[in-house]
Amino acid sequence: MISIQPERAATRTIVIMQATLALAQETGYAKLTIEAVAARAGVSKHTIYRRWPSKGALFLDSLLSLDGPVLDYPGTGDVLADLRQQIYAAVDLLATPPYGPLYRALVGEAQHNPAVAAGLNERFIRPQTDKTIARFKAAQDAGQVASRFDLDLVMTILSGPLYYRFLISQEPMTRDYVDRVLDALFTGMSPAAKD
Amino acid sequence: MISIQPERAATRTIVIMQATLALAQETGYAKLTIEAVAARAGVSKHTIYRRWPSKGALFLDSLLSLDGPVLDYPGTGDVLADLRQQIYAAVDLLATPPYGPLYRALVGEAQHNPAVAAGLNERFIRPQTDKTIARFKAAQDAGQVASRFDLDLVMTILSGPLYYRFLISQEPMTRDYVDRVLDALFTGMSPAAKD
DNA sequence: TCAGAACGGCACGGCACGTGCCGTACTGCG
DNA sequence: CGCAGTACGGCACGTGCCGTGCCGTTCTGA
Repeated sequence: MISIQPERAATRTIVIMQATLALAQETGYAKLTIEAVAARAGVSKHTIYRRWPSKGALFLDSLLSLDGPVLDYPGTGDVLADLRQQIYAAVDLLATPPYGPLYRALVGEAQHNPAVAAGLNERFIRPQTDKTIARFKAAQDAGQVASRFDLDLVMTILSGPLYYRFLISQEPMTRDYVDRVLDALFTGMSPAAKD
Repeated sequence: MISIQPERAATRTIVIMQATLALAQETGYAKLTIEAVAARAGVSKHTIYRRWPSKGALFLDSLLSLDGPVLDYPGTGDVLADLRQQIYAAVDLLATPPYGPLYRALVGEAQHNPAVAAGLNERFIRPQTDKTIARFKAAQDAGQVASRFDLDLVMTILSGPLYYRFLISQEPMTRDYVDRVLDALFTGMSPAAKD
């Protein structure tokens, strides 16, 4: 169904998502209600339910409507340097309120709501994964990464430790931590010949 | 406050936790209600609220009252073999209904409820981490792991990729995946001399 | 046998859910 | 310019669950 008043509708959609993010910051996602979003946005509940089937879907759209710029790889020619800068940017973003708590809530919601999990993967995780794999493929061709390294595992092995700290141990995300993880991953666990 | 009727109270506590797990399997954690647990357990709501401050706390206790045995390292003398067996056990457990969905829900709840996050860490993650670090320390002393490898990162780097797959991409947890991750981690990403 | 704690039953006010109805404001077409 | 058609706001409703209060009952150990 195509809207006949596209600008008007689009404006309202944006206002609603902004209200959602504002309230999520103030009260936390868990206490967020559609009623409160409607009131803050100056909109009736119908207008929200007409656009999103659930609180989770609304929140997913609201949060993904933010980012965009920060996530591309610089082109220094050195994988490790590129990688480090990219992960620095991600970690800095998560450390900048209110992104950390909001993203944490989104991932939490994805554990209960399969539609949110699917949307998160398709619209954020997958594109990010594709970029990372492409960058590693180039690095492999340039001899900067072991040729036998399984590219399908890149995202898991690189991001996994970050998500673990972010979601499980819930300790602060620092650049120092990024450095230590990268160092460990590139070196590997096996006793080196030079040891 | 120490209960005067310990056995009676303990019995009811167990019945409530069993009802919680049963209902969580049937309806999913998101739709779980205290009222339904009370009804299933044949107990009044007071009796539940007297023991747990929130649905999350109840669920945490219920789930952690299950495990126990599966989680220790075998003593084969080879770190990699020990590790593989231990992670196999964890992955098998998550693949056995209803553990996967229940644990996923618990971690999801931990993203919204700091008390649940703290309890999960103290009572499950931290002990598990200590065991893993101890096993790696022994391996390091035996020269099976690089001496310069940062032991504080062991849990993050080993478990991170597993949690990433479990929570983010939400693909099946298989032994093959475990093998590939372990292989990559021990080898490292740097181009090997033998390449 | 008795005191005291824990309990079940019942009820309550409060809140947010999701939906229905109706009158109104807006837009593009004839 | 007037007329669809659509999206909207306001209001209201029934429902489900929340967390708590009261009161009478059951169980336990001294």
